Amino acid sequence: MTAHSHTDQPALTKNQSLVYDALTDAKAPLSAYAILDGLREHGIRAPLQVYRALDKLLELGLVHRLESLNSFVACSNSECGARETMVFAICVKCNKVSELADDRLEAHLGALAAADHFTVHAATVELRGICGQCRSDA
Amino acid sequence: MTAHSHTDQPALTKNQSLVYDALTDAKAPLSAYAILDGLREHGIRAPLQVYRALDKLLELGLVHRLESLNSFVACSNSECGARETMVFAICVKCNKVSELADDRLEAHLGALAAADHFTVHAATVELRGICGQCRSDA
DNA sequence: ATTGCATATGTTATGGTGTTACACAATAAA
DNA sequence: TTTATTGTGTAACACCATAACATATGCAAT
Ligand SMILES: [Zn+2]
Ligand SMILES: [Zn+2]
Ligand SMILES: [Zn+2]
Ligand SMILES: [Zn+2]
Repeated sequence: MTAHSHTDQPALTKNQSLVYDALTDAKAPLSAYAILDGLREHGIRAPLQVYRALDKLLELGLVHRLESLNSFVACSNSECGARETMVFAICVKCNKVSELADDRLEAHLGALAAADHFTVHAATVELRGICGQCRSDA
Repeated sequence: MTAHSHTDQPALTKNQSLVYDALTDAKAPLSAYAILDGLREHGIRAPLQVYRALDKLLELGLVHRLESLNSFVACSNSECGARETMVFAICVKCNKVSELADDRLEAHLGALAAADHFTVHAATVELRGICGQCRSDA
């Protein structure tokens, strides 16, 4: 598996920028169709225009897909490029997502899998719970 | 979050048994629609019949949903009832899934989240890679 | 037995998510 | 200019999941 660096990215195309900006402006994960709806006034009319932009942004490591939500977020952790496995903490109350890094998690999961003779290529780790802000408010 | 025991389950209904048996017989995760197709000869005709059975089986802890595949597997680990977080190792070559338990993983993820003032209620951990059998075959 | 309640079922229609196929445009080598 | 690569636009389709409504079944408590 290859870790990607966020430096020296090629300039994004128009559609890619529109989608990326939509995600960076959002305070919560967006589905592809939510992105589509938000960009209709900017000329985006079909799902494929969004999905193609997302594919590229995912490949560049600029956005991530949250499997448990069928949604996407902009990368928000500078350590992300140096790691293979990031953890997403999803608040069920306000829908905010924190992208967390952990030095030992990858080794931990790799060792667990190795005990079953399994070689890990990629990991999805998504936590559901309550964020600090929402816990304070409660 | 509540851990469930697999003992003393209520008897499954007809549809629940059909769906559960389909999953236990399968060698790989099944989508709801794949289950539906396999059960048409047994009188299952609509997606809801499958989804309702799956909801109950999920609640009983007899099956699990794999978020990254939009698919379902029968529980295959006896330690599952005693834990909140299980790990699914999905072979990208043969599609087999191993359900792994780890005593320390839950604490590990909890601590990582706590550093961000996040309280974990549930975790999704899905690994993609190559199983031992497929590695031997290669 | 009758009533009442909770759970399960059957069916239709609808909505949300993601891809295939094909045509065309822009960009960058060669 | 020719060629190859990448990006774009559109329509149609396939897959995943739920809403709404009607009916049936099992199991109390009277
Ligand atoms: Zn990231
Ligand atoms: Zn929150
Ligand atoms: Zn299990
Ligand atoms: Zn395999």
